Amino acid sequence: MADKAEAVRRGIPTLEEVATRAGVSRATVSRVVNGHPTVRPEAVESVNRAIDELGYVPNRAARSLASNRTQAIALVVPETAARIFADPFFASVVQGVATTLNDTDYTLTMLIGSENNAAKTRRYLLGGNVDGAIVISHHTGDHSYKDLGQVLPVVFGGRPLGDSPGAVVVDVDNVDGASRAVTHLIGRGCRHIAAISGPQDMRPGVDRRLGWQEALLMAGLTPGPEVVGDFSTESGLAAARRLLELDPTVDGLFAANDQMAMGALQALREAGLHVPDDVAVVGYDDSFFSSTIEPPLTTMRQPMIAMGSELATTLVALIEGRPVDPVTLLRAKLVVRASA
Amino acid sequence: MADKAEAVRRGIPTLEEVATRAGVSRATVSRVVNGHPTVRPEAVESVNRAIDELGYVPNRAARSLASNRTQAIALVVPETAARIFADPFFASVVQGVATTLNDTDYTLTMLIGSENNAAKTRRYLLGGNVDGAIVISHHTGDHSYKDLGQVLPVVFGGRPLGDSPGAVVVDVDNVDGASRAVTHLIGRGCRHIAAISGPQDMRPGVDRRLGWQEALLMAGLTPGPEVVGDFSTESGLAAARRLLELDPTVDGLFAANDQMAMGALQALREAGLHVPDDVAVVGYDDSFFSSTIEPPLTTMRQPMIAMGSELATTLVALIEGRPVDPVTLLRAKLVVRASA
DNA sequence: TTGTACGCGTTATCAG
DNA sequence: CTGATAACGCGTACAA
Repeated sequence: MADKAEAVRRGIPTLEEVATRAGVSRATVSRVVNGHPTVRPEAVESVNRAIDELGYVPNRAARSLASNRTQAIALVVPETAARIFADPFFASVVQGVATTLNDTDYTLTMLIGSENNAAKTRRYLLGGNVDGAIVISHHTGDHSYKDLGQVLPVVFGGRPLGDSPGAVVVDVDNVDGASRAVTHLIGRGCRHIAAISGPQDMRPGVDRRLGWQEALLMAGLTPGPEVVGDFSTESGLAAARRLLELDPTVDGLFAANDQMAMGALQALREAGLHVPDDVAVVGYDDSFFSSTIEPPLTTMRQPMIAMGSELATTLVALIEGRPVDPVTLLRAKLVVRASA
Repeated sequence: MADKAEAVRRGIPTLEEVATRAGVSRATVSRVVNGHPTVRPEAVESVNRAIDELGYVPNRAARSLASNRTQAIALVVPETAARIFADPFFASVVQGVATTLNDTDYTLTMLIGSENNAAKTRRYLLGGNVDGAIVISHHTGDHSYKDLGQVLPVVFGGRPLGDSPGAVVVDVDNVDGASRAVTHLIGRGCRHIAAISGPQDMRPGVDRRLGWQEALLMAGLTPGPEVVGDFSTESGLAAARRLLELDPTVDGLFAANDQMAMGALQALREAGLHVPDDVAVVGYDDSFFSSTIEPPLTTMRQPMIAMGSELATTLVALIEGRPVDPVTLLRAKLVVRASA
């Protein structure tokens, strides 16, 4: 106890000091520390004791220099998401990555990839400062770092629209999620199910639209009217009004995100329609306001922490040369509240 | 252009290669790289050109090993806040720290200080892996890392209740914030201002209570009734009911956080009282739901990004031996909405 | 199974 | 102002 405290106070001992204390060579200590198998048990014992008594901690820099590995991985967050953390999306992913990495020997260094330092970021990544990188790109098809994967182990969070050749990706399954959302509507008895889709130049936009169609198809129903919005509340409001004009018999509505669903709720209220009795509504994302609006919104929640976790384990596997799925898709979770 | 790309492809060149190409010694290159003043201009020129042509990037590990500095700082987030990032508080602080550090030569490594790895975290911090650390502790008086400051440059985000000797701290000024919130109520014409306080074993709890009293005192008003809650919505609901019993003439209400304010809103509604006409309500924190509830809540917004930023610059100053204020207090911002 | 010796890329000391 | 050269702490062929 006292010894250890003392050791710390004096500064971290070196591998060499451990060696002399254990009565072996530095090489042997190194072997023990790195779990090399070919060491006599007694030696292992003696070394470990010395390590304990001295409070030895390997010097990261020296180790990195000698082994040419860093035991560090970078989390790159494109500035496009400056508001990043305001967005629970990113916040949760970061949390997932951080906690998962905490159980490994890897260290997490955060990089905000802003305009003025994009080059700096690249240099950092390529400069041998990390063993690999996680790049999370929001809905936007940001591919500033697309080519990075050829030089450094990289795992991407979220897929851009165009398929990236040979890139390792972890993403949420928007097709499946939307499909299940709509299936919930069907299960509720809805037969005329309309959609407010998202922009068709973003992956989630097209995928969720696909899911809507897919579910309807599988149930043998014909898709109701569809209007494309831009993920904003206003567009949702406008879209819902238009939808009601197009087909007054609509009894179910799938909105590609909660913002638009919220707008739609207002339109339905204006039209004197009751939710969910006249029209059932389901959104997507489980945004922060979704549980507090009237009526509370049924929606799909994205497994963001799990995504972070998956990103981390996948990257570590990649770095360590273990086989890795090129694409991992995560399932969203249906959250049933009052609107459907 | 092509040279540079080629250089990258071949792997990062070493300082030595730059030296031979520039026709000087490694020592000189090192001096130039580190902005050492005593180098002949022509030499500087020549070295810089070589660096540029070769696409040289200093090796972090080697530099760290030789200089005994890491150019890295740790951000320690106690697991107590496992939900951490769900909490916009932490998310924004992290963002502030990350972006600010991005403009320096320091790297940010994130540590989640969980139970099972508290020792590991300490070892990491003490093991010479970072030049300094930022420890953010939420409302809770977590002082697991209180003593760290004596061994390593550390800046704390948020003050524990008991004063920490010699610790460098950045915090929000809750007394001032609460005072200004109440002053807003007074300015609105309220004369019987009650309070729903937070737990008195947390710093924000006592400080906000203090601010409430202070503002009243300065305005020559006598404090209305007070009930202590636990920062939950339910406690706010109960507290407000009790308050109304204690003094039906209350025309202003200060809640120590938005959760409790939200509960209070419900109690007032039940009592048939109109907000803000009968009773004006102001909360604290500007929680995510505060703008969407009915009526939208007037509240104090904490400058969390600024706090992160301040934490970063303070730590860097500390590390580099520049003078530093032991305590930095940040002002909250009054956000006026419909409730007051 | 263990030890020797060299190298990793920089910084820093000290002559020159 | 500049150039040798010795650390820095560790990994690892190679030899024993």
